[in-house]
Amino acid sequence: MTQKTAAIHTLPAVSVYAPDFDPAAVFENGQCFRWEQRPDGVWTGIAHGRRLHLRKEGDALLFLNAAPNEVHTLWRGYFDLDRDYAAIRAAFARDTALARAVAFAPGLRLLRQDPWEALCSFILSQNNNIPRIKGIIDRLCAAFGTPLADGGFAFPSPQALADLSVADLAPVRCGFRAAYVLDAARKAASGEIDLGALTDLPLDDARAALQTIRGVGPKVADCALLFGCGRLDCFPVDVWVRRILAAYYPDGFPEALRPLGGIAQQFLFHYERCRAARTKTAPAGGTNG
DNA sequence: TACCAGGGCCTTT
DNA sequence: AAAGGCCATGGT
Repeated sequence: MTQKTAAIHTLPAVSVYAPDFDPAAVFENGQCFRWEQRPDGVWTGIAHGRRLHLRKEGDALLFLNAAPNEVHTLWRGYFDLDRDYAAIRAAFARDTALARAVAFAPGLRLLRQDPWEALCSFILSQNNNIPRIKGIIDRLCAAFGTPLADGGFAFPSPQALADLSVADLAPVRCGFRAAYVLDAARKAASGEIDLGALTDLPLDDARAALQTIRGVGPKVADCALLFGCGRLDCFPVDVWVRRILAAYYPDGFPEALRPLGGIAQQFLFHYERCRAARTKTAPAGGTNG
């Protein structure tokens, strides 16, 4: 038990060439809730039941505590490292608003998260703010997730939650969302909804299946499909995206970009939120770019 | 179609 | 220190 930190330092880092991977943009754009940067600059998080330590060094992404085999079988997919983001950015660059958003954070990427974790996380996100969502998910994992060797916890499976009551979730302090999470867990655990099948189902069928879950409407369903099932044509519309669409796309989002609409939405969402944070204390101007 | 549902972060006073 | 706005919404 005293070897847990030693193991991190004795594993040789696995280096992957990923010039267009910006950890801050990837982890802090609201698509995931279990990653954080330590004071020493290392990014750490838990996904697929594994704890990962990560650092960007120049054009290299350094996996600090993962065996090469794990990097290629698990993390390569999770971080979407095989997708040609240069081509995607080039396609987006022809659109005025998207060009700005891409220039602002060219290293942004979509994670390919676990379907259940994505669904559950975005149920918990509704009418909620990101710092609190993170706290709720931390408490949910600590209470019902499988413990990891380093003291962290895996995201609890649907089976781990399905037989619980709303009262059991009280320590999680997720409010009215508790009943929604439990309904989702029961439908996933029973097989009433096959989360694995959502990746290949016709989009409307996948949406309809998810929206039979209490507390899952169009926005949460599209988040689950985009972030958890790799459905890149899903375009979750929340209050921010609604503002973006009204401001930059009064005639609608370009049809040609719809197949990658989910990635586009992510660039726009990230840019707009960061811009709002910057201009909050400086209301003057705002039209530079 | 409004309004309501936990709760807490964050900004403003 | 206290108050109030604001949440990556959906149900009624």
